[in-house]
Amino acid sequence: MPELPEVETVRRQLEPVLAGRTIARAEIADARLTRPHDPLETAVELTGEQVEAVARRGKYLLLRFRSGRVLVIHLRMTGSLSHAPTGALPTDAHSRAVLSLDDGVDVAYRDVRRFGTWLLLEPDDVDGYIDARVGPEPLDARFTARTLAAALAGRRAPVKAVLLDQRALAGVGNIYADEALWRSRIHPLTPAASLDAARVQALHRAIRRVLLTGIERQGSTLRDYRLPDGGSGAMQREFKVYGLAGEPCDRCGTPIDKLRVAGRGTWFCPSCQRRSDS
DNA sequence: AGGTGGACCCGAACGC
DNA sequence: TGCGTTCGGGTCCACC
Repeated sequence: MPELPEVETVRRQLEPVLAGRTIARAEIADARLTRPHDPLETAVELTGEQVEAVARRGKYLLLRFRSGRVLVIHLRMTGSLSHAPTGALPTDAHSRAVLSLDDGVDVAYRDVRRFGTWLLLEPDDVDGYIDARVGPEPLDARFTARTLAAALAGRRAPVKAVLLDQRALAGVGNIYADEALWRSRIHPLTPAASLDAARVQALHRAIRRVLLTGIERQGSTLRDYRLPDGGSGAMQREFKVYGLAGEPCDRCGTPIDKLRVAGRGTWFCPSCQRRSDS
């Protein structure tokens, strides 16, 4: 379930491993990963590219090459990356690709459910691709309560559905959406446009707070998800509502309730998070 | 045109 | 025990 904090944690761990390195060899074992492009062709194109930086936009991980080309990686739900000296990577039935670097390090991509994608873009295509899919970065200083208000304006959809809309704001997924709504005491089904300025303000603060805490904790690691260095994050210990149906609310003790919003499991406190529009 | 729900995957958890 | 069913989650796409 990598969302912004998880992807940012991956970025921070991979940057020192990849920056300045040249890809000596690329092996892509799963044709789904580069669909509709031929994985062999993508592997050939990657070979010889030198990494300039590892960046992130929303949940997209961007390997920027000196050539100006960019490998756009999306982990979707079960994608993960790891690194180890050549030959030291454990055999893994779910390994989908390996990049061998010129300093004897391998970077492996694993993905149990095979939803993740690798897309190699030419320099001129990068901004268009990203901007068509991803809105403002919530941790950017330019992301103000006013920016959020503009994203919510005119939207009749439940506020949670808008938070999950990557074009409204980038990087929030199911976990951080529920956590931010709990913090700001907003019911997930509240029509987005009906939130008054004070609630938008509270939601703005809550979004930034939960994302920053997530990054501090190196994201959440559920099940067997692992960070590139083999470690795990601790954000799951900070959850106030996500996955906690029946547990007492941290603020008021009322059992956390669960419903379905925008097709997603949605946890909230029925007492603290009242609908304000009805 | 904005909103909604299914498809894509596959392992885990659950039900009988 | 063993089998079948349900669930989840990000994004795209068809449909209302």
